[in-house]
This record gives sequence, structure tokens and C-alpha cells, in this order.
Amino acid sequence: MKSTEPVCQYELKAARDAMEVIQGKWRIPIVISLTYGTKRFGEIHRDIPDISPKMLSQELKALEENKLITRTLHDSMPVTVEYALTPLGMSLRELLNELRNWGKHFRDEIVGK
Amino acid sequence: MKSTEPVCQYELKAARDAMEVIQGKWRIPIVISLTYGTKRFGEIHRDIPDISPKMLSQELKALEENKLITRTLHDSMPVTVEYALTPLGMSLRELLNELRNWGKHFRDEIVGK
DNA sequence: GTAAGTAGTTACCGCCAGGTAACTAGACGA
DNA sequence: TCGTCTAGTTACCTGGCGGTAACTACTTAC
Repeated sequence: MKSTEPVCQYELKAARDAMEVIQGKWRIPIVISLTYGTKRFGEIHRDIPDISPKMLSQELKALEENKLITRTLHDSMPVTVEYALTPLGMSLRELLNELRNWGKHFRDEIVGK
Repeated sequence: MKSTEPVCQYELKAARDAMEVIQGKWRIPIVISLTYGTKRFGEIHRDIPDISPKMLSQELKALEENKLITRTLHDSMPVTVEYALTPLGMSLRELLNELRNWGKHFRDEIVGK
């Protein structure tokens, strides 16, 4: 028996691309937080209390580099910064839904039982 | 402004549960390989040539512990071992589809442009 | 007896994701 | 002038993910 599934090589690559962008402990939570609308640094931090400012800052930069979010600086009295999903970031919606659905399913099946 | 999205805490948790199981460089590729049917150690290895036997063995164990796959030993002439998806593993189908779809989309948008 | 194919295991090592703690810097209010 | 809000930055450290190489143990074929 030689190479088993030549077909799946392309499929594998696409899934890996997605995982690379999504990978890590904090990116998914950050994106989910932003699906509820534009938010400031501190607001995201309040949605995800156990992230450190260092990690939040670092992951926001990474997401911005991947064109999933935008960073907008407002010159208001105390300088505020607004983060928002780009269309590409919003296109994660379906994937996030499946992630949540399966997460619930998994918890019911394994942790629940 | 205080806590921003009390709703999203439950959603966040589910997505995190899913990510924890899926996380890492090799689990998704292994599961995808097994969606094409029951396979032996060497066959999976041929589908994913750049994984080392150590990592493959390690990740297969983790997937088995999470009840996503089963390991069956066959006492044939050369002992063979068959890995197969459990129903829970198969329930990843939709999530994997979204992962692939979005991976392609991302590649078109970012790498392509 | 030696090579090749089954399915792994073991030892060793490096890098970086992620955590903690402290610090920065400007503006506002008491 | 001290505390609090804004939004981060910097230094330091640890654990584990993942890589490489070598080795195990059994069977069949040459």
C-alpha cells in the first residue's frame, strides 16, 4: 500500500492555513468578542478577564497583520483606540458557529457523561 | 462602561473547549486523514509525510483519550493496528468543512491578492 | 543471516507561547 | 499632588510543543 489519499493533500493544506491564523489560546476569544461590535482595548479585556495586557496587545497586532481586524485611534480627551472586524474577520462567522456548536456537543458527550 | 458582553461568556467557553481538543499542529490533519476511512499507523504517516512517528503516536493517544478515535489491534501475521473515527470524531465533519472553506477563502483574499 | 515492513519508544534539545510583575505616559477629577 | 482612567510596553522566566536520531521487537521474504 503506497500513498493513501492523494486527494486530501489540498484539503489538508487549506485546513492548516486556517488553523495557523486561528491557533493559540486567545485569538478566537478576541474575534468572538469583536463579533458583538467595535470595542476598545479595555472592553475586550473585560470580556476576556484572564488575558494579560501583554498577550492582548500582542494578539491584536497579529490579527491586524492578518487583516482580520482594524485598529483605529481616536484623538478624544483620553486617547481611545477602537478595534473592529474587517469583512475577512466577519467571514469567520460560520467557522465560529461550528466551533461553538461542536464545543457544546463535545462537552455534552464527554464532560457531561 | 463595565462588563461589556455577559452573554458571550458561555459562547466563549464552548469555542475554547473545541479549540483545546483541536489545538496543535497535527490533530486536524490526522482527523482529516481518518475521515477517508479506517487507517493503519503507516497509512496515516503516508498521508502526512512530515509528521514524525513520535508525534503521530503521541497525538493519536491524545485523540483516543478525547474519544475522537479508536485504536484496534489485529493479531494478523504482522501485527496491524487500525485507527478509526468514533461518532464523536465524525461529528467534526461540519467543523472541518468550515475550516477548509475558510482556509481557502483566506488564501484567496490574502495570499492571492 | 540480513533486509524490509509492521508499529511504535526513548533520549535529548531548542524555541517560543504564554504567564507575572513592574513600569510608561498623557489627561482628568478631587 | 495623588489617584484613576486611557492603552499599552518591557523584562524575565518556565513549560511544553515539536524536531531529530537512534533503538526495539516481531515476521516474512530472499
